[in-house]
Amino acid sequence: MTSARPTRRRGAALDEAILQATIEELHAVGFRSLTMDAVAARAGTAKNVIYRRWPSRGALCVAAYLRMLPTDPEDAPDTGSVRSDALALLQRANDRMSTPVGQILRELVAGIQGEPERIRDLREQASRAGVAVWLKVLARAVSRDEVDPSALTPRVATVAVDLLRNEYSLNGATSVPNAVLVEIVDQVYLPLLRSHG
Amino acid sequence: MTSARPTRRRGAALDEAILQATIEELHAVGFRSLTMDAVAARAGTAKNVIYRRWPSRGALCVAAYLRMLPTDPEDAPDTGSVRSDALALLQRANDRMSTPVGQILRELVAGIQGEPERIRDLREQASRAGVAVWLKVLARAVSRDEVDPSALTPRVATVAVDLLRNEYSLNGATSVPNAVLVEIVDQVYLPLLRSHG
DNA sequence: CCGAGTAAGATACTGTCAGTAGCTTAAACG
DNA sequence: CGTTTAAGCTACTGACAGTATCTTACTCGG
Repeated sequence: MTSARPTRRRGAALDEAILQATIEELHAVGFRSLTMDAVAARAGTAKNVIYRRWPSRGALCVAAYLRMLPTDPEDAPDTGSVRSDALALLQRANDRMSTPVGQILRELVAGIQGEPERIRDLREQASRAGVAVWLKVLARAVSRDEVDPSALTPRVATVAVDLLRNEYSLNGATSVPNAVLVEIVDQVYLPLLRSHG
Repeated sequence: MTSARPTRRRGAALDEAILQATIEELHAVGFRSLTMDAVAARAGTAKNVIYRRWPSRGALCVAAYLRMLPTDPEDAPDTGSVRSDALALLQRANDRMSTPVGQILRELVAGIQGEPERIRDLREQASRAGVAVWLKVLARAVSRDEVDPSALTPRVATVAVDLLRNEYSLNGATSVPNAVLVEIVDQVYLPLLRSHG
């Protein structure tokens, strides 16, 4: 790919090519093993060109990661009961986290400690949308009189997925079994909701 | 320290000196910035001597970290109500996590991804005792008829501290404000316990 | 159409650090 | 007292982030 490039790319086009190469490289080897040389080679450019645009390996990879996320807001499940709605959301989250992309996110979070700038970049995207979906599911449950309005706080709404995230941070890499999701919902989330009101 | 050592240390004595030097170095610069050269220098020995004992930087630091933890089982608070017991435990956990040692633990967890061996070493210690304390507090609450026995499961018992851990994994380094602890207890933990029974 | 400025591209370098290798020498042990 | 083991020393390798320098292509204003 390095050979025989017709024209010399500039500006946004080059930005794009580098981010694309970074995404491919992240998928191929993950963040931990990603090297700037490899990205430069894949993009058919040189390292210093990359450093003119992003200050560090972490910054580049966070930018690339954010670029690979779906931009359209996710739809909240509407199955008719909080239990199955919550389970559906939790399973979706679990699927995402056990995906290669989920793995990349965890490597990224682990790897950019000490770059608070990057952490902020990541966090604002990471699950701001997530809160909304849970609140939406709860709002419907409230309108069904399944749940008391006092449960409509971010803290309460996201308890289930917060606990799931905790499982991942303890266990490292592997996927969380479905039984654990059910446990979280039946032993914690539903009892908690029931007690509100 | 390297100069004028009377005798050449061997076996357990040398192990001990290296671990001690590692602990000091962890306190001084943290895991991320800890170098094997620095440990060797501080211990007054050579790098290959260390590598004869521990296979990697991660392994050495995990061993040193485990060595610096208190070994005596922690006492469960007994204030007369679940609320203040839980708050006390949560504050204690928060204090520990915002300590330099807590910071070291987080750097360690972040840094040894990809060494599952080490993760296992860490995890078995990390909070096995923690579960017991929460169960103990809950058991007392049960005997006071504050809480139903069905809440006496690890999953339910540790919800509060699991949520706290989640705060840390999102926020990176800083300490969690007390208001958040109170929120976790009052909005989540107590309602959850109340609903059991 | 042309010349100045800008940024891409190529290459080579620095500095840091994990982990390794080989030798010398002190000490433990029979 | 001689053999074996491991400590201590020094130097090396290889990987990689980040930097510097120079050449060369493209852009754009005039």
